[in-house]
Amino acid sequence: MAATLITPDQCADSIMTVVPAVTRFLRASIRSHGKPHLSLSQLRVLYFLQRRSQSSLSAVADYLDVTRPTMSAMVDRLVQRGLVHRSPDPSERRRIILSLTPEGTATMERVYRATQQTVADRLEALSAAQLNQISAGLALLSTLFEEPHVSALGQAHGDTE
Amino acid sequence: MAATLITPDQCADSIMTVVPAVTRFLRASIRSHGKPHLSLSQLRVLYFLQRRSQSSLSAVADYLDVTRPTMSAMVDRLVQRGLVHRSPDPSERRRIILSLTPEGTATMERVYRATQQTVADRLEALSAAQLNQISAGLALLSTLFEEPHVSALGQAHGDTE
DNA sequence: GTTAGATAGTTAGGTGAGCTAATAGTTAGC
DNA sequence: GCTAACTATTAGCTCACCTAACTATCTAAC
Repeated sequence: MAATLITPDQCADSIMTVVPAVTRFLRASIRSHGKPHLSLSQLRVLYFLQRRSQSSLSAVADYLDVTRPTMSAMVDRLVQRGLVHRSPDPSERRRIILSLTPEGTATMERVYRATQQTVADRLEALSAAQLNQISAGLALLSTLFEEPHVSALGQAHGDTE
Repeated sequence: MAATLITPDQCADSIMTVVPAVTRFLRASIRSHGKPHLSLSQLRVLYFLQRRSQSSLSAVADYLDVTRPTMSAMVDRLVQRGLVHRSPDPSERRRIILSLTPEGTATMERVYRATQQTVADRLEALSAAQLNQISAGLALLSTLFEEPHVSALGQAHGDTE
């Protein structure tokens, strides 16, 4: 409708404005739903671990694009809360294997679904065409800005094809 | 075309995946361009102050959707770096007036433009139609997830020259 | 006018995400 | 066997967030 000609600069401008706003919304949603408060980053770690269980710390760090020390500290907190389990890898003894505890799985699913629902509630107001418009835009952004190896997360929402 | 039927849940899923990825990209871009390193949040504060100069601390906090103590600490850092100036409001003596210093304006514009350019570079690969698709999606997200008062930032991308 | 309530900003104290640099242990290459 | 590369951790830092509590100021009500 208002789709006049857009320059990359203007589009970049929009990205820089909208993305932080949505980030704040996501953070607030997660906070309001988690009884043991999860951060957005923690949720992403748990979400990743659910589908790539037995990952090494480095693998998770690479996927989420943070340094290993950062991930090490994050895992510390998650282990301390009983959501993640660290175990040694027998074949590679410098590596650790990360996996979700049952509680970690439950917490992750609960918070993820609740957050997803909060976001979906906002989207309810839209028409199917508008939903598709958002979805198409996000898909493009995904190809442009996601780290290549992160695409597994991006693909993961499409098992209903 | 590839726009099959999308459920709100799937769309929410995409949002939760893509938005953090783009956030990371923005953060990395800003970091790489600022000589005095600015954070994404700091850039947003400076960006806002440029077009709403003489704002009070609360006004900025409300716009960026953070608490006053958080904004107070952020302003502390920006003042310490000589980018922002705190002055008393003569008519309301409990209020402070925030404004960019010349250096603050210069730093903001440099970092903002460089970041915008980095983002725009990625967007160059797209067709006009794809650009419009992203733009349209972002516009919708903006109406859904931005705080009402923040819309001024969203409108603001067309005033250079 | 004084007193009660709201409002603006700060301070104190905490959690968590992020970084770099340096370290210990492990594996692999030569 | 020695070195080089890799995995994870520790230490030390900055910054973005939060809540609770405090000061100062303004407003309104009595």
